[in-house]
Amino acid sequence: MEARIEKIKQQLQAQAFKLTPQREATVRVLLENEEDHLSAEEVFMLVKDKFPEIGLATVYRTLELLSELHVLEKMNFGDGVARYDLRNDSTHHHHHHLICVQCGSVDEILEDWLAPLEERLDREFQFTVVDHRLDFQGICHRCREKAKAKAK
Amino acid sequence: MEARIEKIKQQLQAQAFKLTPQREATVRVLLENEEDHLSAEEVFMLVKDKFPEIGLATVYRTLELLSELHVLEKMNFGDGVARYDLRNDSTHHHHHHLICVQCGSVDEILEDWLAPLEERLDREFQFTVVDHRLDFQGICHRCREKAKAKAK
DNA sequence: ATTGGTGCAAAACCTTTGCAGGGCA
DNA sequence: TGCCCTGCAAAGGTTTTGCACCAAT
Repeated sequence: MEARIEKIKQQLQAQAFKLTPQREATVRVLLENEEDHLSAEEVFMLVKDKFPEIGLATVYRTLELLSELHVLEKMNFGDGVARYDLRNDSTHHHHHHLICVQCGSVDEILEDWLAPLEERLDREFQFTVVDHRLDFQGICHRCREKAKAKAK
Repeated sequence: MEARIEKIKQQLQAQAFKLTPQREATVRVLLENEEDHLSAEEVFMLVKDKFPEIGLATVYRTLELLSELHVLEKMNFGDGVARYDLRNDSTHHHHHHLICVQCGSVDEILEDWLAPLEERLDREFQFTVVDHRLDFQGICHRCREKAKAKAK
């Protein structure tokens, strides 16, 4: 945790940005809720618990900044708000997402399943891939279990 | 063209909705610009050329309705507006998109490249896929050609 | 008469921006 | 002092909603 904050601090400083208290509080919230794909508003409310005087605009500016530095990814799942996904710098590509249409949960696949397809795009479509996005909508394993239990 | 309108008319009537002149004009614009992933505003302006008294709210309502009937797909490419993609009912899955980061064009792949991955999700993740979304960002073949020509 | 559909304007919503002030080099 | 950063409020842009009216059953 502290190591990851330190790393982000360095990424900021490398471009002459500071890790202010507000920015650090925001990053901590993101780290503590890494699985959750929070919206700006949700981040704002969580940060406010620890740092009540922060303004919403600051959260937006921080998210925007971290997004530009590729510390996190701005995503859009079609529910009208932007959501943010911390990047594992081990992989420079997006995670794949498993979005449950029943309970709304979003799970992730961290491996890259698309390398063969990207080669094919290059060969057959003369398209040079720099990034990708792969989301599946469906029924997650938890809801599937629940449905099975109920059916008995 | 007329056949496709007729089909959409039937899809509407099956749920007791009418193909009003405004809706028909909207559908025609979508059919005529099928490749273009228009935004609501763009559809509105194109419809207005033929049907000047139409209101923007009607276009939004029509797009929403057609979206619910799965006649078209509401997409979000991250540019702040919803874009609409007419569905080929031959495939009940989305197209895959090739989004050019240089010129902003969006090309489509009509085949489904994900069937093997969906089987794997079912086996390994106990996740039942009902739909998916696959977008690639990169350099399209046109921009790649241009860059090559310039490099000479 | 009832129902669904429309146009207009207002509202709602998320996000960005302008600006005056604050903190730190 | 100069510069980045902040909070607040206002503005911006997209989408939805309320309402009165219209058309067709």
